[in-house]
Amino acid sequence: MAEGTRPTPKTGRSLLYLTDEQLRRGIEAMFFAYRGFTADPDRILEEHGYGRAHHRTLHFIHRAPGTTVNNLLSILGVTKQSLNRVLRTLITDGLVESRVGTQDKRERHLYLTETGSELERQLSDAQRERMRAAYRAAGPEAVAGFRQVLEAMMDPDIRRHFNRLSDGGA
Amino acid sequence: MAEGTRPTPKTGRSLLYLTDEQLRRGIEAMFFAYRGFTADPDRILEEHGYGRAHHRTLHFIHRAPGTTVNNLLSILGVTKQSLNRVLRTLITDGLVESRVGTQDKRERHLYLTETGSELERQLSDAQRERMRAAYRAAGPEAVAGFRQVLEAMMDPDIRRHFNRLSDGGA
DNA sequence: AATCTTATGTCAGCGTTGTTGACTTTCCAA
DNA sequence: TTGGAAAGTCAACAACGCTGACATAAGATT
Repeated sequence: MAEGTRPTPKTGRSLLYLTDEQLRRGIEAMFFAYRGFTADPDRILEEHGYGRAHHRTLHFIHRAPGTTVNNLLSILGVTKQSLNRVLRTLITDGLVESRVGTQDKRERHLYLTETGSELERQLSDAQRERMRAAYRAAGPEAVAGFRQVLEAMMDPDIRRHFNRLSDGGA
Repeated sequence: MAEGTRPTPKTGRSLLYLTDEQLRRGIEAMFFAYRGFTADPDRILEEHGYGRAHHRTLHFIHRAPGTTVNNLLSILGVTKQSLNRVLRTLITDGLVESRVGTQDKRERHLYLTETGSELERQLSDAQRERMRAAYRAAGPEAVAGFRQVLEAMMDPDIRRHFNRLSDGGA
């Protein structure tokens, strides 16, 4: 893992796409693309005095209405204190509603209000538009490859989450 | 841009990959994959008391030794105050060397020291390993698509940066 | 020579968002 | 009834963005 520069691979089949140089390009592409990916929502969030954490929270509550705080925690991968701060402002501002669980009254089930749905839609419209343009420019086969590489890059636990979410929403 | 749910496209050719649902999956994939993408370097950085900003700085100085502060600023897209804070700690800790320009003495040219190169290598080895595994799992064609979509997702200015960097390092 | 501009560095202060630690309340379940 | 899980809160801190203000050096222009 630290043997320095890797020359042209010795394998028969072309493994050019696995050279350090190609990998470095992929890394930089990921870095720059993520900036574009978040740029549009960031602008909208700024107008409302919110940050990316608020966006993520709205997104996943929209995705799974009625989800519990604990569930949200494991998806977002942050501490409850961190999530709670964001969640509190969203509840105070009337974008998210927290309902005590009927079966387990310790749990809080989270829902977007009208206002919350409105902002979520604004944010996801902007982000989807960027994604749509990229998808259209690259074409369906590129998109399939894009998805495959991204999925392979996730941590296994997260990949399970991801696939569970994808199945649920299909 | 706010017309609600988008049903099956009416076009003859399959544009299934452009449905809101597919786009949402792409968005979530991007989010989760970026977490994986940064996870390994983050662990290493933590041991040294550094953060992602330090990683990015080391990366781009490694990429373009002798680069100026201003150039770095435009690549990283942060303010000089923000970069300066990071750069100062790296210089103080002996990972980066700052040399006054020979032609234009206002400029500072930045270089990695031995120690700086060592950490940079550690970080990029870890990140490349993750990227390599993902590339290998997905295959060359998927990788090509991955790169195409990422590039299309960047802001145009950034894309120019990216292509300039890629050309220089080829 | 005087002035404008550019490149850089620095200080102070602030905001978002992550962290740990400690503590409380509620309430299911053994 | 007691243990522990779920949720919430308070305090403190760190990383890393930001703005504004100011200083210095030096190239560029008038």
